[in-house]
Amino acid sequence: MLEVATEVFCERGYAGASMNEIAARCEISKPMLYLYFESKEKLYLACLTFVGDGLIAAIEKSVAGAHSPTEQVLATAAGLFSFAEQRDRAWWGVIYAETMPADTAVAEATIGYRDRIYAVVARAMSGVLDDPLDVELAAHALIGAGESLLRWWVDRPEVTAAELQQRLVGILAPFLGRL
Amino acid sequence: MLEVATEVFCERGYAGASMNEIAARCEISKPMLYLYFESKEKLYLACLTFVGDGLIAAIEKSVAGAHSPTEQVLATAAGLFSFAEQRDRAWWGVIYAETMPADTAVAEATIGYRDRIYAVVARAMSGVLDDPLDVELAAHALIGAGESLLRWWVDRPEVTAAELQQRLVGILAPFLGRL
DNA sequence: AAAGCTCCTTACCGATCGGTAAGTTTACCG
DNA sequence: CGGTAAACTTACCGATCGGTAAGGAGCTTT
Repeated sequence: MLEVATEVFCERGYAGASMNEIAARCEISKPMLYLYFESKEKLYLACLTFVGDGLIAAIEKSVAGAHSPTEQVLATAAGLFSFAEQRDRAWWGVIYAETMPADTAVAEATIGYRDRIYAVVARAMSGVLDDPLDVELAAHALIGAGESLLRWWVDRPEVTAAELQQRLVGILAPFLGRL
Repeated sequence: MLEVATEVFCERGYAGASMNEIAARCEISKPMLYLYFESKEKLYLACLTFVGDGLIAAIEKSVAGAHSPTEQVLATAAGLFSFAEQRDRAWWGVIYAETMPADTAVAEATIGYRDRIYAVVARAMSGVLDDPLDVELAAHALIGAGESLLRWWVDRPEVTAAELQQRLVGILAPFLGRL
């Protein structure tokens, strides 16, 4: 049920998703949906924590065993990919969707999850770069790259998480040699 | 007028933006808006070509003088930054917004612009990587990084385009030495 | 002055939105 | 069986959406 709602929110965005459609795709009636989640905002929040907690757990678990900054960045990607692989490749969108009503609990919560992911990446980057603004910049660029890779990956079902990770390492190999 | 509409679409997304709000912020009445742009979709298309044509022109102009793949990637970023600087830093969102109604002329047109940008980046990457899937992957990652940098830049008005470009080159310098 | 024309607004249309009241089915207990 | 409480649906609410009809203002022409 949360899974269906998450799908719809990812497809249409917050404003574009309708409770009617979500209820229909859950094969229940709208009042039932409102029985479990009392409003659209609460439903989105539920989807957000559902996806966000899982994603952050996957990333932090994956990055826990990494020591060098390089390993940490690659482990972050690996955690992201494995979460997306075993859950749904499009679900990250519920955290990184950009058009939710400002000044709501929803906006606040998404920022919270983004900050936690940012913290992981920024910590890794601060082991490589000195200037704090450079760290910020590089961390945001890396996260954006990850976002974009996931978006691309959604349309490439034949590529597995392992293959994606392997290609990523292969592409970065000539660079990583420098570190 | 196109500028105001573009702002609103970037802030709220396609579904979230209302013609009422756009008209109000243009300080005209809604029927006037419909006189010039006959529907919401047409208005969005107008914003899209308005931003898209300018952005692609800026990128292609900037990348024209670059020869090595490395220079081409950096020139793409420079073109992007200079366009964003002299127009509006948030406007790229009208091309990379992800929640527009599927199977419409709008969706088709955004894909067209994304493809043109992708072509520039992919061409540069194909000078560095051999495997075509690696090229795809790297190009999408780079574009995502650029998107994310722009999003970050919106909230850092004190950073100029020149400084951003300089920092980017500085961060990439140790890597670029390998190429 | 009256007619005509352009420009623009108020006021409305049906559809759909988020959300709910009230009633109907189902199932269980005596 | 009868009664009752939970589970669920139909049908609706006001608000807002994209989009439009109808009718002023202001200006020129005759």
